[in-house]
Amino acid sequence: MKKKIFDSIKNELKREFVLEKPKELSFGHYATPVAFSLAKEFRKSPIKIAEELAENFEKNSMFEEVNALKGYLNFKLSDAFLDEYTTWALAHEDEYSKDDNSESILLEFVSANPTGPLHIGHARGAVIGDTLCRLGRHLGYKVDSEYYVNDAGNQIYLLGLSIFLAGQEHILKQKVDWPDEYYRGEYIVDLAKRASADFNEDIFKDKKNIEILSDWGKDMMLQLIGENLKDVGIEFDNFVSEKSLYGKWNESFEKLQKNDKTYEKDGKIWIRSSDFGDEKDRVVVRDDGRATYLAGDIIYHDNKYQRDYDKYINIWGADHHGYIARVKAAINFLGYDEKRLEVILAQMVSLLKGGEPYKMSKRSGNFILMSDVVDEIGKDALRFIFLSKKADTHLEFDVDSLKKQDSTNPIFYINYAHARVNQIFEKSGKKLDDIKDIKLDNLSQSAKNLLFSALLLPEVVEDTFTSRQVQRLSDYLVSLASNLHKFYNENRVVGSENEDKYLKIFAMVALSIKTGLKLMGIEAKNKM
RNA sequence: GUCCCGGUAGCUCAGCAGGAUAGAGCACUUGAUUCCUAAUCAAGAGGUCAUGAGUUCGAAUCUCGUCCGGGACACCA
Repeated sequence: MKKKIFDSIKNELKREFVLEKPKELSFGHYATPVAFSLAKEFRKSPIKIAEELAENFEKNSMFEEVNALKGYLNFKLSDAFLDEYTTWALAHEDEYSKDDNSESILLEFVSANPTGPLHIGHARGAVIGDTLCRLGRHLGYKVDSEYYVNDAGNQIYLLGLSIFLAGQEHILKQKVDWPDEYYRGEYIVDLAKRASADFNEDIFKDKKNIEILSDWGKDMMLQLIGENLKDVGIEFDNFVSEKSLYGKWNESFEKLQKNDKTYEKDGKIWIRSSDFGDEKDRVVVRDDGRATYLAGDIIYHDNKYQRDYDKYINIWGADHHGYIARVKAAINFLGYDEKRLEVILAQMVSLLKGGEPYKMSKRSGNFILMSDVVDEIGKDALRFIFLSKKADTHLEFDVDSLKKQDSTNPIFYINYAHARVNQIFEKSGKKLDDIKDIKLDNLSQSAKNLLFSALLLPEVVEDTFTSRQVQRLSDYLVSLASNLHKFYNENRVVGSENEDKYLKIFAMVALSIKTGLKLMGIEAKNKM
């Protein structure tokens, strides 16, 4: 809708301008401050310029009114235009708010170590990533979602060791000297029990079996993580194993070497990341020949760029921010355009329960499981809370307050609006087909405002995705629901002379809510 | 010490490619059910937009400094 309007105005003004929302809807549906920027050029007051522009603006059927106010040029859309668009949308539910972008995007997110279940911090990146994926696809982008599995390195050994020791303690009933670093938490004991059943308890007798337990434990954890994700409606297109890429190290290394971006010192191989914005050079191969984590990421990004997407988006935890510079440096050194990689950092999540702060630490086993929170407040509320705040602010919320299934829970409020529309249709005994071709004319101001707010979904979706600001969609849905509730309270629908018109507007509101929620991974409810 | 994110109503947060009178939800006060679900709505109260300066027609928004909070600064992943 906005695009059409933009083009139409541009056609008339014949110059660049900014199209925005007026402060108040009563001014108009859209507005432009273009007169302010013209003031200098024409050496006239913006107020005068706006008046002249408004006067000379050639009307078409799209606009009911074009007026000037305090230097702004305001546009009011006509009933006929809104009606035409609504009729089309209701008849083409599947196409509504879609777009035809064609860029390909590789979206990597979660990528949590397969050494334990997902905790609440992972959930934020997971939900945001999944939603961007849904939004992108809706807008026509070719989005592939990917999970990078860190299945090599010390943490996998530690997982095996932890299971091994837990087996000695809980199955073999031996006294165990726990090292400084190991994975705590009940799930390790559960894994030991499971291992004792899958293999047998002898596996805990020989240290040589730690490696077997590492590999087995990693697979079990991946499976568990997959279930955790599925429980909040997330499925990945690809899982890429760090270990499986190690064979390609020589290939990536040769590229770096050819560009003279590595060197040897103290028996180690370093990458010249300080040449490209990093604080200092980094070790990629240790003196004992083992690759570092960064080496793994270099191979992985080489692999990503070989697959040739137009854009790469990584969603990382905020604790990875120092890592961006070195990965971008490596990408550049490999001969690729590092600007095609965009990193979104998801800030910390602090969880409260009854006002008491929780502290999370994966190592200690003292973290809050995502699945526990899902059990408490449900997947929809969890998704909504993460989607209602922008990614780069620290988020604090109290589990207890989200447990409530009442008006303090915004997802409830939105669903109620959707259910309300459904309810009214039932009461009226009419179906969508009965009213979708009704002509919307002579609408009251409030009816027109409601319809207009419902029709904003496409531009909100577009804006939400391109800005990667997921909270814009949820904010919009709350305000749309609010508009519906308000209208409902002020106007009788069933049995009124405007029944059919109002039903059509309500159907449009419901369609926008349903579509918006779906993009957030939430199913709209028809009954509360 | 360096880097990243933040500081807006009592609380949780929007707004920030400069623009019209700074918003929402929660909490608080008051009111609205003979009538489509009151799981809702309306009204009220609540602000030196951390702070100082700069940029200009115009700053919560951009620039610089200061203060406060959180995080990161591995040959761990």
